[in-house]
Amino acid sequence: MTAIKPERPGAKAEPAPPQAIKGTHDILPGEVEKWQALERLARETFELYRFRELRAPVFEPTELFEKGTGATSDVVTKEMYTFTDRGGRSLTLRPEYTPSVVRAIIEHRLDLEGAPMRYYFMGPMFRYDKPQKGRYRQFHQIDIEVFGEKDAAVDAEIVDMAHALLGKLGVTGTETLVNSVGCRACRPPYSAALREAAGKRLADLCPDCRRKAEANPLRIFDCKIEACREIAAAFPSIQDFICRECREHFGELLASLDVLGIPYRVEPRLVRGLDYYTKTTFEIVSPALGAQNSLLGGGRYDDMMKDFGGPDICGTGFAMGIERVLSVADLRAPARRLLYVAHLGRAGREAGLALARFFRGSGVECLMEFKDRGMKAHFGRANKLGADWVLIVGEDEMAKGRFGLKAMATGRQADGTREELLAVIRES
RNA sequence: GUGAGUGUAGCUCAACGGUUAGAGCAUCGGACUGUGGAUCCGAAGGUUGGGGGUUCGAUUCCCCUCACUCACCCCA
Repeated sequence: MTAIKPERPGAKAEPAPPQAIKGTHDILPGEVEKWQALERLARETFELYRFRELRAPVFEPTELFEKGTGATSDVVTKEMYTFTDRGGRSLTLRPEYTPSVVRAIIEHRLDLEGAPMRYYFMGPMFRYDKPQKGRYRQFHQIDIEVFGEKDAAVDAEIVDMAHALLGKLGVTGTETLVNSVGCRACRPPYSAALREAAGKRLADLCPDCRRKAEANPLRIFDCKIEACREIAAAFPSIQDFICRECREHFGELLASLDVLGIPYRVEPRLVRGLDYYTKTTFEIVSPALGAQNSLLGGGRYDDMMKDFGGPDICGTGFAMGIERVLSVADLRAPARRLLYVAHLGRAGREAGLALARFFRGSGVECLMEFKDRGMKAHFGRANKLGADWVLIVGEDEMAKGRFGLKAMATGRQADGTREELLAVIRES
């Protein structure tokens, strides 16, 4: 229910409570710990490869994506959140991250700094799609990009880095697909050959593919209709059309993957949906996922920076879908230990306040709730919260200056000053 | 954008077209006023997603709409 209920005579019209926008989700405590663990492992992994974080704004000029992502891509033509700001500028919530990084490099002339141009980022992306499993309107990506490395070995290295991270996340059973989509020199002849092949089987293709045959025959390979797949399987392979340079590059990619011991499948039908890819494309899929089975996808884009009017520097990278990876990851929340403060009476409450601060200052996670409770209720509450210890602060304790500390798991109770009890906690 | 399925309490689910829409878990209170998990008792919680229609009567049947889920498509 999104609308306000209509006024009815005699009826009290109440506004519907607010709700999250379709395709967006709250990440609540209990779930967010997995996100934090993933983010931590991703940083650790990428920095081992000498990547550094680069944070760009959530919105950019619309033109950035029209030029970068590609004016004919589905993403740009029908999935962007575009709006006009008060200054009359057309802005777009980023649907992907790569154009932002390229923009930032040009803007800050990072290519002149001499530092390795290896960047990572994690954050929300926005696409106006119909939500389903593994597909959301605000979703989150981990994005990595490398610039200025022409060698195919770096393409293999980032695939290796992706595997390193997936391994730490406990993701198993993935498959790595690789392909070369050629460059600007070899792609037009291939498209022409595809168009010709498709033309001969036009009657057997689905209506959608018939349309694609003219518009962009590469996209026929994306069709999931079995009949089209079988027909497309007999189409010419890009491998037969790529130029010598692209062929050598692809050969080096496969050789480097072999060196790194990464199993892969050459998938000539693998065509990434963004317009800018050249040479290497790859995807890591998980059969455990469903229709949206792609965990991450990426490839090389040697022309984007030049096309933006920047230096002629090549790029390669990938984007990983955090929601998708988490749905197949095996992550455990880190163990936490909690001290619950059971206070009795007004004086106990005040003393508890100071004691809680003392323990927190010593690095102990400590919870004090201010509602008046009886001792039994305090213990019930502590038990429910899974507290490891209960600190007892009542009149008896304050008179002695020594407090009770009960270990919930063992039931053992110690008695001592706050420093003594801190030592007990640290020892256990 | 296309198609299919599902919407009942915070959660998981009941209720042949027929009394006041129920249960388990969770929540709150009590038994129990300085020591947890258990048990028992009780309370609160619902315009049955919303709107319209059929009917003496609709949670139930029909239509519209919204949301969720899945698939197509696209992609992360």
